[in-house]
Amino acid sequence: MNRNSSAAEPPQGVGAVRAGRTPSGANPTLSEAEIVAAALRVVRVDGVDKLSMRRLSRELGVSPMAPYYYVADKSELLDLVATAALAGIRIPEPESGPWQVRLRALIDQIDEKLRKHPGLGDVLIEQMLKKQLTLIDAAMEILFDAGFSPRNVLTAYATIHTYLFGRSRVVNDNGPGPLPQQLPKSFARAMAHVDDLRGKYFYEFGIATVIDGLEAQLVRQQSAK
Amino acid sequence: MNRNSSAAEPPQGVGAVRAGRTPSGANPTLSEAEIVAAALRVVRVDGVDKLSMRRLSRELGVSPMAPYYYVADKSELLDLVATAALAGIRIPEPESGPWQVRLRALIDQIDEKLRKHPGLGDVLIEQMLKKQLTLIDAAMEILFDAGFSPRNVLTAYATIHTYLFGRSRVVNDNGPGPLPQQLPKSFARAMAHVDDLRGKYFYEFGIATVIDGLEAQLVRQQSAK
DNA sequence: ACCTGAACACCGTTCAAGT
DNA sequence: ACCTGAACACCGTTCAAGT
Repeated sequence: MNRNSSAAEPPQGVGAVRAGRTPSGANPTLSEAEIVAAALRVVRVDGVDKLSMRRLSRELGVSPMAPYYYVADKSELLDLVATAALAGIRIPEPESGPWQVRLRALIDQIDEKLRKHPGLGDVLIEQMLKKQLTLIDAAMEILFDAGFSPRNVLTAYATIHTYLFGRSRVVNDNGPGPLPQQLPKSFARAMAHVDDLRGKYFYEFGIATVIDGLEAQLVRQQSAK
Repeated sequence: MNRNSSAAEPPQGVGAVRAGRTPSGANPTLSEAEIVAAALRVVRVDGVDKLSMRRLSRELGVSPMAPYYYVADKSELLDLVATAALAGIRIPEPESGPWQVRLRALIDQIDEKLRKHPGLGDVLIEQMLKKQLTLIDAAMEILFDAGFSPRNVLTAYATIHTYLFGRSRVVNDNGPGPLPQQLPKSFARAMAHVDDLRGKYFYEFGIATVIDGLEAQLVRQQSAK
């Protein structure tokens, strides 16, 4: 129904160029980089849940199976997308401040990427201990510096991870919506501030809750020893 | 390939029973209750992501469109499933203790239901402010009692909600897995305790982090006024 | 080496039809 | 009133084939 995307037509008859790049801008062959770029485009515009192998192939102007030459399956594609989306995050230097500050600096950057890539949290929350090891390691190093025991470093990281990547799913697009019947009392009182959930206030509150909570666990750990 | 499920064959020729229930156990007609029960069976055994309208119809031994006579679409089915799965939660009495204790009592019950219904957190995390109003209201009332401002009641609830329903997705089934290359330093140190993530320790730590963190926000709120 | 095309086993859902 | 059957527009993926 829609027009085809503005990408070039399947570039097979442009000339007798055997391999490599064409003189013009048209792509003679795909590449992993192009595939990831196209996937990221879809994710940024329509969100991860709209990214399908078939949609990706349309975006690239190739047949549905073409991307499979470069990626084994969809889950590998999502791994590549996640890695690309999280690229450019700078790990705070150890001297840049106390652990709480360094942790926030790291979390803030991740959250920024998540905002730009709707639904990405969903991808990242599951794979957790399999991918993005460098990033996770950086967070864990901060927690070690804070004084957490190895066991609590893992658990504390999992707590952060759960909150950070789950956050994006809460109260996303769905507008106010026709709320049914008359609302329960406390619910109605609180709901006067729904708009706060979309903005920075909820973010600040939530992250502060987690970090302050972690501080409390650190104190408990030390007074238990 | 598989055998058909052990449910009765499509019960059309059992007798000339016009309507209502048959003398035997076979169902002459469907009902919302039966549909929800079948859906819950699928969820408990295989998880929410295996629950499809078609799988549900197979489970019931009817044609794929039959359930649509009782539920408008899949999202309505999921709402019914979520409500049924959360049934039986007892809201702690106001006199049963301080807010932290009452909140935990509520959260513990919800988490128990979530454990029995894999993937249900995913359903609940999105609908948040549209369904389960009574449960949400109960949580919010506790937060009001604690002394949170209306705005912070909503934000605090959202923080709990995010963590509680996101928790189930982290480190679920995927076994140890063939971890690649050699691991980064802090990561490797912490990973010696992976097994803790599946057990009660992670739950205790995480919930304590959130509640202690909320306490800290309450103090901040009061000292800011 | 790189891509296409047909096919399979799935989805959710609409719509007309059967009893 | 309650259910079926065919059909449509989607998925991910396998497998054989084309250049």
